[in-house]
Amino acid sequence: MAASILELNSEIALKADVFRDSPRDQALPLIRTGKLLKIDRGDIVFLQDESAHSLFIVLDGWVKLNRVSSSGVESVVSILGREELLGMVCAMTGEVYPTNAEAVSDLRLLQIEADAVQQAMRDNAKLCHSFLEASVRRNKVLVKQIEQIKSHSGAQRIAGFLRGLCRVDCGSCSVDLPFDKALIASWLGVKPETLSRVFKRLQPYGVDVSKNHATISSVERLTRFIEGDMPPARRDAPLNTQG
Amino acid sequence: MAASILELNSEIALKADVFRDSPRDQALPLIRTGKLLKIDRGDIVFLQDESAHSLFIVLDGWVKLNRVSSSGVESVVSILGREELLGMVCAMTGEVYPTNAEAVSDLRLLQIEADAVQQAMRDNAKLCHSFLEASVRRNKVLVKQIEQIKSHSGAQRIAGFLRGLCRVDCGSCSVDLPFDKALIASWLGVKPETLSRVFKRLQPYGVDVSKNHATISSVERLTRFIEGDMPPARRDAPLNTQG
DNA sequence: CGGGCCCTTGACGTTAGTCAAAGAGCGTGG
DNA sequence: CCACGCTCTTTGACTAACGTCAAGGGCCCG
Repeated sequence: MAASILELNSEIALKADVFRDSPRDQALPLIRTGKLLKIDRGDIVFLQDESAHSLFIVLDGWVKLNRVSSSGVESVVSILGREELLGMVCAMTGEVYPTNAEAVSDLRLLQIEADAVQQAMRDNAKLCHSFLEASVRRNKVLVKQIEQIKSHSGAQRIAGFLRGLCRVDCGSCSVDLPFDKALIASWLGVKPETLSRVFKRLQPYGVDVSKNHATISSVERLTRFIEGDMPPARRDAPLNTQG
Repeated sequence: MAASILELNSEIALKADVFRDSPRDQALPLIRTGKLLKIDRGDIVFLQDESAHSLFIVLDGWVKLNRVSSSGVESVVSILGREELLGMVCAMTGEVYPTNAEAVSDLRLLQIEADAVQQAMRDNAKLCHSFLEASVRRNKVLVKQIEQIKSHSGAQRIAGFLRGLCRVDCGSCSVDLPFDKALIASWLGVKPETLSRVFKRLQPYGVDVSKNHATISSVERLTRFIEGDMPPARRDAPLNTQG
């Protein structure tokens, strides 16, 4: 049963968040209006404040959403992978994109015109409701992220990121970092140097990161660290005692 | 033309964000199903993770939305005033509230049952679309807030808050702080002590805060500060030289 | 006048950013 | 196969930003 490329892509797209509660026969026609895009690492998908002409579904690869403040500082708002949506909600209502989107790996996207999205929503109240739900979910993610930044230290956020990669709640676990460390740092709102130092500080908690691979010997211990049981970083007792 | 209390409240509610693009005759019946609530300062409107039974519109006063992390640290996600909505999107889709809501002043709220909201949305595609748009707008506010926290220093955020209070883009301006300083600090993600010190550091930029009143002698100068033209805080040259 | 509350101030510690330099991996071309 | 340059990452020393703790100060209200 060799499905066509188009069908394969449609299947991936169907799994996306927005369509989670939409009947398949309503979502699929919309998805089929989409065009396949291949984008190279480093290329821009869209720019902040550009009018939202399309919605994109990530078929493969990673995209970062970032904003550049007036003083030129970049901050990464989120990083999206397979089955996730870009410009989701903006395209629905014909607004401008609130962020830039840049490919951080080679990328395959499904591009769906905003007009088609809006048309589908008008024709179909259920779809509109699904979009609303997706938007609400995204909202929650953002609220949580704000809480994260405000009430956790950099080290805690980094540990939280690692825990999020684990597919288990307890015991040990071994995972690949999904993208390079500079990007992880930027996402978590710290500098690469800090990320590197924190990884080292997590060693006594059973965390070992080398290259793009992390081993967590006890997810519970990591969780305890995140929840604030965190002895201050001691400079007077360096890890490397032979100096 | 002495309108009834109910009518007055409905008029306030109609100005709320969600109804901005809804025809009056669609929004008003929904609003009229609402009940008036009076809440004292310090009381809780709803709790984080509580199932979202109602949507609230602020008629008067201030509510803070906060989250408490597992380690007990509070972070204020936003502060809402007149004509703003609480639990907006959650109630639309029957989820749980992502935050606590606490009255930070005496408060008058209009409470609309989630069932009524959902019923209205089913009956009325246009209303559903309005909610979607409101949710998208809120999304953008959150994204901006994340950018703010990640790429601006505490001092810059505080200055930004002050500028936001000004009703003008240039020239001088005099405003009242809308709530007490501890709450402002918490909203901006800094400690009250830091807020206090930053206010002092802003004096050379023409900002003067005393009690709950602020005078900005030049909004442009303040803007320049926000955008990063910020000499480092000098400890060796205290403002108060007579010590 | 005394107590409580909110805010300010000072001294000090911790956290994270900056700058500079050195490693580590990796593809290319000789 | 190795040297080269490239990029990503790590490390160290230093600094700035912010939090913590503790002690006042002003203000309101009984």
